[in-house]
Amino acid sequence: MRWSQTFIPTLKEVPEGAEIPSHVLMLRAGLISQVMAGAYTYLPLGLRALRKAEQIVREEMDRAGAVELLMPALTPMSLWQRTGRDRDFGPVLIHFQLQRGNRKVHLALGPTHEEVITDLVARFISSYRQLPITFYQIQTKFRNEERPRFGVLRTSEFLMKDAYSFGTSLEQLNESYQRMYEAYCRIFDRCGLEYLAVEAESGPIGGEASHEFMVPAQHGEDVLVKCDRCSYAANTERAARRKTDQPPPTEDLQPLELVDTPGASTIEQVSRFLGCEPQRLIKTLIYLADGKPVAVLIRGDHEANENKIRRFLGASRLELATPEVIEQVTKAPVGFAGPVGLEGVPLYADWDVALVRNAVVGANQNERHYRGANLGRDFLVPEDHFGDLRMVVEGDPCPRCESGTLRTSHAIEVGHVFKLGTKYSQALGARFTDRDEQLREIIMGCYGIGVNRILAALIETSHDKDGIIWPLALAPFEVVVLPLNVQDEQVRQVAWKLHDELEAQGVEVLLDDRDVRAGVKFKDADLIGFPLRVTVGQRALKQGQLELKWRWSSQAISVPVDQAAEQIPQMLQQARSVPFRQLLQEQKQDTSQTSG
RNA sequence: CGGGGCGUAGCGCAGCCUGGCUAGCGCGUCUGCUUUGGGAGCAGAAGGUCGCCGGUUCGAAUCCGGCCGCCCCGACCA
Repeated sequence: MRWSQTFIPTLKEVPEGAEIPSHVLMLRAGLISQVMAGAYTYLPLGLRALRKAEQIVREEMDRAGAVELLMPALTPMSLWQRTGRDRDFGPVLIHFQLQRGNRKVHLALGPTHEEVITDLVARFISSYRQLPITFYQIQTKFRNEERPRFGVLRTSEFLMKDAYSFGTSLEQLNESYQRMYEAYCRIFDRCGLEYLAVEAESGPIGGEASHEFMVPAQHGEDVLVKCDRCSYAANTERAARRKTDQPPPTEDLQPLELVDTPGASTIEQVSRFLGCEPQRLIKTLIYLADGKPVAVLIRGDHEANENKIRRFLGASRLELATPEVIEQVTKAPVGFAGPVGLEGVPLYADWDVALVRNAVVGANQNERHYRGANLGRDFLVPEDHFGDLRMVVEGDPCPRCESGTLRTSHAIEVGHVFKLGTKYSQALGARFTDRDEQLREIIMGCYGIGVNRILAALIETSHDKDGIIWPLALAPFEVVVLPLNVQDEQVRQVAWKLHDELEAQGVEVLLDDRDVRAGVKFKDADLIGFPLRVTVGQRALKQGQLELKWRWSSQAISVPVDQAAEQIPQMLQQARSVPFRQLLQEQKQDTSQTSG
């Protein structure tokens, strides 16, 4: 391909509004162009990279035995109503009415495809002999994101690989899950991403039923928690902590004191008003667990984890109580609930609540709090009502190993594998007849990969001040040939010939045939980040040489003109056999050695 | 949904507070000459509903009101 024949609108300056490296570089390198908030055109180079990521995903899905199909983005609203997900998705689901003749049809753009695929399976699969099976597609999804942001990371239209497994038993589900998990590892390895599979919130099935594939990156939207000693890693929703035998503080007990706190109902307001640290406060949250009110105590500076609370209570649904319920339970307006004298609701507490002495708590009276409240004396929580009920924070002890400490870091979620169970097969009647002639529901799993995010995550974690550093696997072109002066007949001949020879050997090569100054070509090549750059210039040509340079290396390699077409494919082959992260790492060491 | 910022040539910006000639600058584009291994130099040229609608005024990019769009922080995110 010749530069002048394609379309590569690189930008010298950072476009207004682009903040994070992947967004800035994708725009500047001419990979994408914004159409509106949350929707981008993939320009030729961006599309090539996207297609390469897509192809890697496809190959690994096929290898794992999944079968590809393509479902429509347009779906009937009735399908979403049958599973209740029209409600669950709320405004995120893009739906609309269309006029067709004298009637109206209500359609939704698929934000995901559990309903469509399960409906398909319900129609065509009826025997255990047809199972297990895993379907997948690579298709555009639509979600009305409240706030699209960070370039291609969060958009309202995005390319997703979604796979769905169907099986007769938990064993089959676990096998499918494991196969997908391993396929994901191969995919992200091949894409040159440094990733972590972390435990994620798993919903009704429980156990290790869900993993998110996260790429640690400074600008990631998600937060992952990782042990600094062992391999434990989880997302914040899921992350647990170990119970420590920390003794309660020895501070003297103070008398319980009722204080007026006019206008102060939030933790921040109360702590400022009373001049105490938030960790001295205990907040009392009233939840409805399967419809019944419970009170949960959490230290003021901590954040409740509703999933942990739900699991701890053995409830299937948990939601914050409405103001009406709260007033009924506490006999006070929202913001003044407290454990002292609270009757008629079971009381639960996070472990750390036991470590707060002389606490500040709501008084169950309007505009009043208690100071000097103490567990055991002023309120009681049964021993077995204490648990790990809050979000972990940096520095919490690891739940897996004895000595590790939890660390948090930002990350980009690129994939998610999830054991679904029978939620959709139940709602949509996807059943099969078992060997013993019993009608049973099909057990499902679902597995997603954000294809656009693969590119963004790669760029976030592989760039320098000059531009993107692509791995060969994702680069829009593997090789760029730079004839530095296209007016020079010899330069021209050598460059054009090399390009043709490489292309004939199946190398993805771009010839920068523009009549522009050398500097412009170098800058653009670095910005776009082609893995291998071949410079054809008069200087080296005098010695019968060409100059080769890997994007991740600071050193150029000289190669005789007549051997280049033969050597370059070999070099590419060799580079492909080395993990991309290792190439980057080796280069870092090289430069630190030479500069040190 | 709460808070903040921005909208002026293809791109990045100044001008606005304190209204007043023909609305500027850099980059890019086009023409010519020179230059040719890290975003060239000189000379010239084209390119604008100053986001939109309304108001105030002799006069609005500038002041006022409404609307639209974009970005950031927070909330939310099967």
